[in-house]
Amino acid sequence: MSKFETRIQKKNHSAIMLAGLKIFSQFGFRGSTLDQIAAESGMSKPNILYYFQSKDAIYEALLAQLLTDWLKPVRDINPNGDPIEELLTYAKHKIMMSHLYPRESRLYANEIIQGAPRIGGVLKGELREVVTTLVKIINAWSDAGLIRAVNAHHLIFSIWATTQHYADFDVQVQAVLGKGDHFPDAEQYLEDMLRRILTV
Amino acid sequence: MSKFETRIQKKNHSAIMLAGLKIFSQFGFRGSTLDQIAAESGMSKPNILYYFQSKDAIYEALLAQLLTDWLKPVRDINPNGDPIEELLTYAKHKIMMSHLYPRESRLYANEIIQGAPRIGGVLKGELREVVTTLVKIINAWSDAGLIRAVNAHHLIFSIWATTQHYADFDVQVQAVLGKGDHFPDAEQYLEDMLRRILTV
DNA sequence: TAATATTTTGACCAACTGGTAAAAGTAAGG
DNA sequence: CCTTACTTTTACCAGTTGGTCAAAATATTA
Repeated sequence: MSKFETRIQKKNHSAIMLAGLKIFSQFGFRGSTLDQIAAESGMSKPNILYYFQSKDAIYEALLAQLLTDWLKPVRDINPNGDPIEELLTYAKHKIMMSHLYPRESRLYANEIIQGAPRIGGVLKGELREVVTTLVKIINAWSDAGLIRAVNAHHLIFSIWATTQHYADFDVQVQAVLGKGDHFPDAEQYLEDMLRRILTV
Repeated sequence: MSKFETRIQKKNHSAIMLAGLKIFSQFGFRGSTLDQIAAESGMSKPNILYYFQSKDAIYEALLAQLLTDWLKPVRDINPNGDPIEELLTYAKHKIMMSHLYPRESRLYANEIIQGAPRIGGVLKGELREVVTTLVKIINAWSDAGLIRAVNAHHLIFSIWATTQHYADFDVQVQAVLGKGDHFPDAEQYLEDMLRRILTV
């Protein structure tokens, strides 16, 4: 598989990815059609299939890129840093991602809710491995008395759940709070929550 | 619209609802087909359309029932009860629902992620109203010094997010923790989290 | 049991689905 | 300017989709 080089290839490739992200994140894989992606990207359907082998290929390219971006900040957590600040930085990063890239979050949520038929392997492999490492770090911190003793797995899940909620359930948040930017308040609540849980 | 009376009608009606729940919760509205629901319910497609006017009608019946069950426990929160116990009871109820009825949770999640095209009105109406009432109760509690001062809206969101996470992201949880029942641990973590946040 | 009402089915349809083939159009290099 | 390689489109296809219709099968009632 050769890398795309020309400007046209680069432009169209990313145009399709962008359109695919928008459509797939809204309707899920099975609910999305190539015609929608074609319309969204301003290209014809056969032209899209000139750049991607299939509908599947677009979706999988999106998921692959997403997972990379997703796991990096977990790996960046420093075992030798200040525990609460490290976890707070991670949580704030996640909520910022929900703010700036809600569609990526929704794409992932759609895939997971539907049973992760395409990334089950990555979940049981890379994701699990990364989480296991982080759990060990957190447990070492609490063993050293730097944070309270907590169930590290569920701490991580609660960070994921609360941060991604603001992207995935945005419509609900907006319906309850009214239109506007609620991320500053959400971040503040999250910080308060984590400090309370983690402070000895 | 007359109520269904005969045993056959009752049986088939609920068989379709059950099959619809299973299919819609997994694939979302657009990703689900009447053929799938027919196969799942063991009925023929035309027979399904004898009981429900359309695919839409099944989906909407499911959502309507869901929203009723969803809002009731929020309304049941007692302003005169012990604040922390009231909220803890609600949170435990929610996590139990995620445990026993994950498909209902996923059906709802699918609908919300996709922009709530069919229940936007209910969100801005009934749901918002119920939340506003609960927020006032929580604020009264913290004004009375019974719980810490917290952002009530985001407290509610965090309860929703963390509890529903175990239904909606079940595959991910299982991938990380291995197969098994992780709800006892989840509940314990949630209780600890809420007590920490709410205790003065 | 005969007449009636309800339930179920098989055959069908137009619109849409992901995807293909070949030809037409366009860009780049000599 | 002409050749070559790349890009885009038009026309198309077989399978699937939600939904219809009339007839057949079954249940209910008089």
